[in-house]
Parts: sequence; C-alpha cells; structure tokens
Amino acid sequence: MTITDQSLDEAQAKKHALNCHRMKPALFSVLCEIKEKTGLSIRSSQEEEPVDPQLMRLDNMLLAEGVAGPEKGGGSAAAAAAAAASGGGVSPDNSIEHSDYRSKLAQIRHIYHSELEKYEQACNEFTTHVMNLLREQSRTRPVAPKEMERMVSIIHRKFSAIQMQLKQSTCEAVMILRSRFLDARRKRRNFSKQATEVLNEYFYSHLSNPYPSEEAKEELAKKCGITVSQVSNWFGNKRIRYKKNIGKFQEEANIYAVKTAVSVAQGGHSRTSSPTPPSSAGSYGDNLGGGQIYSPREMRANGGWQEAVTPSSVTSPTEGPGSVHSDTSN
DNA sequence: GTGGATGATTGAAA
DNA sequence: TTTCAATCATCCAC
Repeated sequence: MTITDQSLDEAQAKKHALNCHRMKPALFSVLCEIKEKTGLSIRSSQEEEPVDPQLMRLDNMLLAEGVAGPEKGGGSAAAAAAAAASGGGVSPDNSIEHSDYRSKLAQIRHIYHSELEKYEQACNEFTTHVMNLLREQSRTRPVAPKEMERMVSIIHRKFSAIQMQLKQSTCEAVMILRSRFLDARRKRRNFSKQATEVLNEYFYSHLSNPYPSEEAKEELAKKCGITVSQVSNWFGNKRIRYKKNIGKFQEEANIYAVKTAVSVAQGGHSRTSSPTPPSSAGSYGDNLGGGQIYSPREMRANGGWQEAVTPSSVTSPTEGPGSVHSDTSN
C-alpha cells in the first residue's frame, strides 16, 4: 500500500471533520476521564528512582581522573598521583611520559565532552520533537500533562543509559591509559654509558670491598643521574654477577684497572672516588695502587666479600678466572 | 626472532 | 635495614 498525496489529503479532511463533529467535546471528556484513571496506575509504578550507584561510581571516577568536571591545569589527580608514585625516580624521560599521559588524557576528555554534548543535544531535539507530536495529538486525543512528563522522563532515561555507556567506555579508556602509563614507567632503561663507567670504576677500584657507604651511594647517584636505590641495585647485581662469573669480568676489571692506574700516574682525579673511603682494609684504590692489574684472587673461595679483609693474602685454589658459573637468570 | 646483558623485584637471611 | 640469590622483564646486538 502506498501513501499518495491524495490519500494524505483525504486523511487530513477526515481529521478535520472529526474535530468539528458536534459529539467531539463529549467524547473527548469521556476519553479524558478514562485516561486519568489509567494514568494514575501508570504513575504509581513510575515513582522516582534512586540514583544509580553504578552511575555514581562512574561519575566519581571520571571526576577523580580529571575527565569530568573542571580541568585541573592540564593535569589530572591521577597523573599527579602517578607521578608521586614514581617515588622520585629520576628517570630522565619521566617528564616526557608524564606529558604524554596528560595529552592522551586530554584527548579522552575532549572526546568524552564532545560526545556528551552531542547526546544532550540529540536528547533535547528528540524531546522537543516528541512534545510537538504530543501537542499535535492532543487536538485529537486526550494527552494529560502528566503523560507528557512521563514521556519526557522516559526519553531522558533512555538517553542517560546511552550516557552511562559513554561514561563506562571513557572509564575503560582511562584505565587502559593509566595501566599503559604505569607500565611505561616500569620499563627498564639501560643506564648511560657514562653512568655505567662511573659505577664500574668505583666497583673495580673498591673490589676488595665493593660496598659503597650511604654517602658514596648518594655521590654516585648524583654523578650518574640515577637514584640511590638504583645505585644499590646496580651494586647488588654487579656483586652477584661478578661473583658468579669472575672469568667473564676479568677483562673488564683489567680495563678499569689500567684506566685508574693511568689516571693515578697522571695525578689526575678522573676516577670516581668515594667521598668516604671504604671502612675495610680495601681502601680507596686498594688493589690498584702501583698500576697493578687486578687479580680476581682477591675474593674468598666462598665467594664472600665480607670476610675478605686482606685481599692480597687471600687466595682461592678453587675459585678464579677459570671457575665459571652461569647466571641462571637467563 | 633469538640470546645475552642488564635493571628491577622479591623473599630469605643476617 | 641491607645484602644475597633467584627470577622477571626489557633492551639490544646479531
């Protein structure tokens, strides 16, 4: 069946005839009465609903993340918290990652607000449209104001369900971004060549007691542009790996021994010196004094440094350059 | 893609 | 708390 101009004209004519019918007012009032009675039952079942706790959670999270609500100077509480959580780590590209995080968050924020605006606009347009329709219909059938209100609230509910989905996906996006950002911060970065050199110089010049004091660690950290705990980690790793595979490190030890010896001979101070000399017999440059090439026999056979008070007197018949243990880590 | 190197983390021991 | 030892996760040269 097709709608033609003629059929539309006919329908309009019939509508007009009905509106002008002498029985129309009476019929209309009867319909109003019935409507009022049924409307009551509908209204009673459409009591005001409490605020959805899930929606509240989403709203709170979006606010906390800085997506909803006023912009906090280009940053978010989460970003600030994440930056604080880095524990003062002196990752040189931390700030880059941080600004990257903020720009991504700003993107999410922008998308969220533009979508939200679009939904609100669409909701208003649709509500106006429905209201106009109902007003139009009210000329031919009874449409109580309450019914109009109910229709508006239905529309709003539908749109807020859509908004909730938007909020949900925005929250997901923020969570993904956050986890990526945190992962990125945890990414391992090799220390700079210069930093490794400084640490190695200290390590090999204090081979009989490679345990830098707190002050020495701070000094090394400052020189290398890393944190004290990174220095501790480095020395921890170095000690254990050196001990496990002395042979492998001998060449490196010799290189640093020569380096240090040369700088000593030149009377220079290029070597990373400890601000506080080591407490044990292994004093500053202890094994390198006369440009002597390092001998790995300074370590105890048991692999411990703690007891190696007089390195040169301690020899190991079992451990030495030839004794190779592999780092089981790999 | 692979394997070694290396920084970080974790749990136990001192 | 610090260190050791094992392990994880990532980087990087090949």
